[in-house]
Amino acid sequence: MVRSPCCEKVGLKKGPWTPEEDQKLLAHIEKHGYGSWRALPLRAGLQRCGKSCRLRWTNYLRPDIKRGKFSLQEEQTIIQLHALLGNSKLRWAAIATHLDKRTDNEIKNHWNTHLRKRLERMGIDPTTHKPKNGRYNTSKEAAATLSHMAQWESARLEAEARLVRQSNPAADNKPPPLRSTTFSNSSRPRCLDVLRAWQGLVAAADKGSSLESPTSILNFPPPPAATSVIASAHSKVDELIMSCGIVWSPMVPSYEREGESMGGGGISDVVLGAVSKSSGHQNLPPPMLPFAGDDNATCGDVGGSIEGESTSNYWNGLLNSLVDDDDA
DNA sequence: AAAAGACCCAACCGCTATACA
DNA sequence: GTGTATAGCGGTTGGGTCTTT
Repeated sequence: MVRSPCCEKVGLKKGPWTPEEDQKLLAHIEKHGYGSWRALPLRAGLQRCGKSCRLRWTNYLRPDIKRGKFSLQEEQTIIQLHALLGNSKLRWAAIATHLDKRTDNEIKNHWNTHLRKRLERMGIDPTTHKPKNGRYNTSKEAAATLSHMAQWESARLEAEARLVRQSNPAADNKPPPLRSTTFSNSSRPRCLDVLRAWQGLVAAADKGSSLESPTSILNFPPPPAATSVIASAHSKVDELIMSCGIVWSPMVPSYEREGESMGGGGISDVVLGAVSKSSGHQNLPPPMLPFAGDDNATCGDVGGSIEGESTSNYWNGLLNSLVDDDDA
């Protein structure tokens, strides 16, 4: 199939938008709403192609866009999710769902121009989030886990897209959402809170760490208090997944480790795989996170061993580095 | 002060997915 | 089932700005 161009390129303006053009576009959208992008430039009196107008609105003019410096919290979220999603499709869109009022384009730019370089300077491979000198875990299991998690995130996004479509019946005359994967806080589906659940698990693990072991609970059966927290978190994550209507096992291949099938678990099994030996959910390793300060530090071994610093310590250290980097 | 290089980010390109006639 | 329009997405670029020499 030969695709026709989205617009006649001859005579159309390209490059930076002028304030006058922005004003025309804004005025037109205020009056008529957005949509029908192909016809919009003519109606709005703009010498631009529809796609250019759509991108200008989506990435810049939309009133619900936050501009300016990224907060540390936002940067932490980006790095965490980038580690989780790797090169999976839709990763920038997925990350954007966790950052209120930020566009995927802005996040992508911030990653490419700031965060990636900072990680490189810290000796961390920004693609794999592993240390370049091999200080941290480079196991196949960890890499496979990242891929595993990325597959899950892709499946989740597909489910979200379906939900969005189903919740926008044709009877609704409002224009469709600008980006199906962008939600305000109030409209964000529950399943998008998996990151929060994951952070809760990390906190739970760290809490256990402080209770029992100078290194981590993950080497030992957690103390009763930590077990309770973990069990609670485990069911919470399962609940989140169930609320999304995502069927985990049939949608992703089984996880293989040294010839042993590791499949069949829910996402919480993935998350909690190494968190608790006594919880009965240790089928899969958690996402690999590099740990600072210990040449032998590992995270993500099946069977549950995290040595060295806790995960939150890792993130705190990383963020401190980012702050230091900014100050430098 | 001026030139050169580095940095930043808005905007574009090309592709795929989806909706619809 | 097919073709077309539109939307969404990641990768890349170009030019303005900042920093260094």
